Amino acid sequence: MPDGKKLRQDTLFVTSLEKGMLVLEAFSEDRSELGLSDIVKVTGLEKSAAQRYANTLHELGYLEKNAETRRFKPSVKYLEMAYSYLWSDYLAQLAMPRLIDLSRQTAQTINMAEPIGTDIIYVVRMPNHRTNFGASAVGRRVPALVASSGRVILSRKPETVIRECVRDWPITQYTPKTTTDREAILDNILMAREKGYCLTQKQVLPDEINIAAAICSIEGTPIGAIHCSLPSIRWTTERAEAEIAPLVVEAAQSIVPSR
Amino acid sequence: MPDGKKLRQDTLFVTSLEKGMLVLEAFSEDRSELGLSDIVKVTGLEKSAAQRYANTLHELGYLEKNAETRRFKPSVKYLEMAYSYLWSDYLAQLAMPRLIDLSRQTAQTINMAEPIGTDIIYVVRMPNHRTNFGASAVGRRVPALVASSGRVILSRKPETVIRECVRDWPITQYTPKTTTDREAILDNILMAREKGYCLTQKQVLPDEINIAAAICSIEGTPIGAIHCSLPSIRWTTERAEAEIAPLVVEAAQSIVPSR
DNA sequence: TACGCTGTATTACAATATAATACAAAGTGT
DNA sequence: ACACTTTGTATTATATTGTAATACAGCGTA
Repeated sequence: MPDGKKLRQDTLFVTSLEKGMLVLEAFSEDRSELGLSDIVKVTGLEKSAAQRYANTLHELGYLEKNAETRRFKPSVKYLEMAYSYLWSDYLAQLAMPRLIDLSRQTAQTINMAEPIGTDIIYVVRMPNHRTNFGASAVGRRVPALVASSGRVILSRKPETVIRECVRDWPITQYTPKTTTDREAILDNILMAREKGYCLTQKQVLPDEINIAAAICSIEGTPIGAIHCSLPSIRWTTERAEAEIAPLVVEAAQSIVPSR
Repeated sequence: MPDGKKLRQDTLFVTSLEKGMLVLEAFSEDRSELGLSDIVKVTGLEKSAAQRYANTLHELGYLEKNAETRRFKPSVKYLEMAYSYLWSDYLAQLAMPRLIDLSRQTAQTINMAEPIGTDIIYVVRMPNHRTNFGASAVGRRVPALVASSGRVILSRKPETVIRECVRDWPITQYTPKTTTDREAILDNILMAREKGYCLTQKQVLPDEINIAAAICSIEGTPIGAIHCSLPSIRWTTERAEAEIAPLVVEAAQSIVPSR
């Protein structure tokens, strides 16, 4: 019985658009260039459907087509969408000046993240030391339980909620040192709850120390986080906590969204 | 006679997808939150069409809907697309480490732009002083003739091409000081051609000096530009040319795409 | 209280996307 | 150089799907 979904997917739901978006989404970090048959595999569409949708997106300027290899890849229109988004993100606009200041003060890598389901997504990135490319690109998603930003956001929620999330939310192992022990993660979050910032090491990248602090609404709901990445070659956790943490916390607290 | 367009928009072109993308694109810098009737106005779609497409995009997670105001706005999915794009942009990946270095060396705002039609688009942004929000958001498009990056990219093309573009391409007046005199722009570009970098003042933002240098492929085709923004309160053009220009040029030249 | 405006819901109809298929072109391995 | 597989392109008859029209509801305005 195809119910639940099908019911609301009636006349108000345009399935053609869904398929088109499926093709748009087929391109990602590890799938940056796809041929028609790749699109078929990734999306699960029929060959002829994939053909029509890819073709349409190409004509609309969303996909570039290499005439030789006949493979598609995202066009710069993908980036323009980010620009549109950012103007609709009140928090990003509010935070930007503070992030710039913090970046200058610390001379270190500063990021701002927002929660999205069980992940966090990086909305602003200001790299200050060489790192993995993914770590300096906007729009990256990382499981909240792995990222210091995710953890510090959680730390501001009721303890029962924290325990639920730590129990149920997904974890991806990014480095050999990524913590998969949920008890340890819970401890780290509860520690963050006390200290007002979250300290992690080598969770997403092998050689980084991260310090994150939550941005909260007037009511105290966590709605984002600032985090600072330090190369662990040159920093100890002690120095990080002494020198960087207060600045990150201060910056985060200075951002108080009024809506 | 509806020809040209209609001809190729045959069975390979899915018009429903086009309409959907029209709704996606309806949101922008100055249109960050739209109600259904706004969407109708912006896209030119029928009311019921706008309804169905907006609804579909909402269900797919691209548009958020404020339950009270019933207005839509872009979701964070717009940002995720940027991430997908960046991984497909070889130049961005290649340039990133050099941009980070340059940002540290100069302690100033560094950007990377790529040409797109008659515009340039900012692909990487590393703000180092407080500025207009739009100036620190990725994905912004600016007419090539106005931006120092656009001009320096042009400066590396054959002179006949330069003259054509300077004559025909659009200009947007961003500040009272934005040059609309095409002769002056041509001079500036030819100057850039000699010096190897382009210097502009107050073209896009009222209080900024910009210095840009082109990134070229092995064959010498300009494919992008690095540009440095300086607050004109604290910088003179002389100092900028003496201290900053050489670094920007060096960084740009050190980036040589092998494909 | 009546009126315009905006968003929601439903329907009968035909325009549009569809799947199948055939062909061409480019890789792949022997 | 060969047959063979894989991948992309083009075409068509069919019905599935999007369509426009319309009616209704909710909200703010006069």
